[in-house]
Amino acid sequence: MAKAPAPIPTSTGYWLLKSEPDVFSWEMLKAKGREGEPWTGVRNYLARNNMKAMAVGDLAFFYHSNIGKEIVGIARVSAAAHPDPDDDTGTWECVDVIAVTDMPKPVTLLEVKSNTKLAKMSLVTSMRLSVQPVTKAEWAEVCRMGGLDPAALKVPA
DNA sequence: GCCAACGTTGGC
DNA sequence: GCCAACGTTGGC
Repeated sequence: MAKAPAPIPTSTGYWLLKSEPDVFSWEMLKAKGREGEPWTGVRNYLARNNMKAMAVGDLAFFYHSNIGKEIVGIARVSAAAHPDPDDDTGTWECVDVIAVTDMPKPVTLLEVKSNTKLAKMSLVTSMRLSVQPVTKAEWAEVCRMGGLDPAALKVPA
């Protein structure tokens, strides 16, 4: 007996990716278009484990550290974790990501820290973690702050 | 440029 | 397996 039709794949996980914009910026990811970019260079076990927990279609905030210190866009996971080509040891992995949309209004670290609803967000509590999980409630709140309706986010196939 | 936070390394 | 030393990150 067939079960109910499988739901249309949708984002099950929300994340935040940090990048120093003078090394790899949101503009550079956008320039990659549908080709996307392997998120290489993560050398932290917790960050790696977060990447291993990502599914294709998951969405991630793109945060600029050091310069800007703001969430500037939304990316989508286009390939699940696979070995980091820059790593010889077989220890480290990366996912591939594609730019989805700009934040109409970038959400600054200051704004995140000032919002009591986001007090438990990893960006506040685990500042140095480069790949962070984001809860659905946090996702919705940051989208709202950035001028995006999360329900209206169209994730390209 | 400073420094706090925190992950990693290595001696024991 | 503990813990001090050290290196790196990243806000300020």
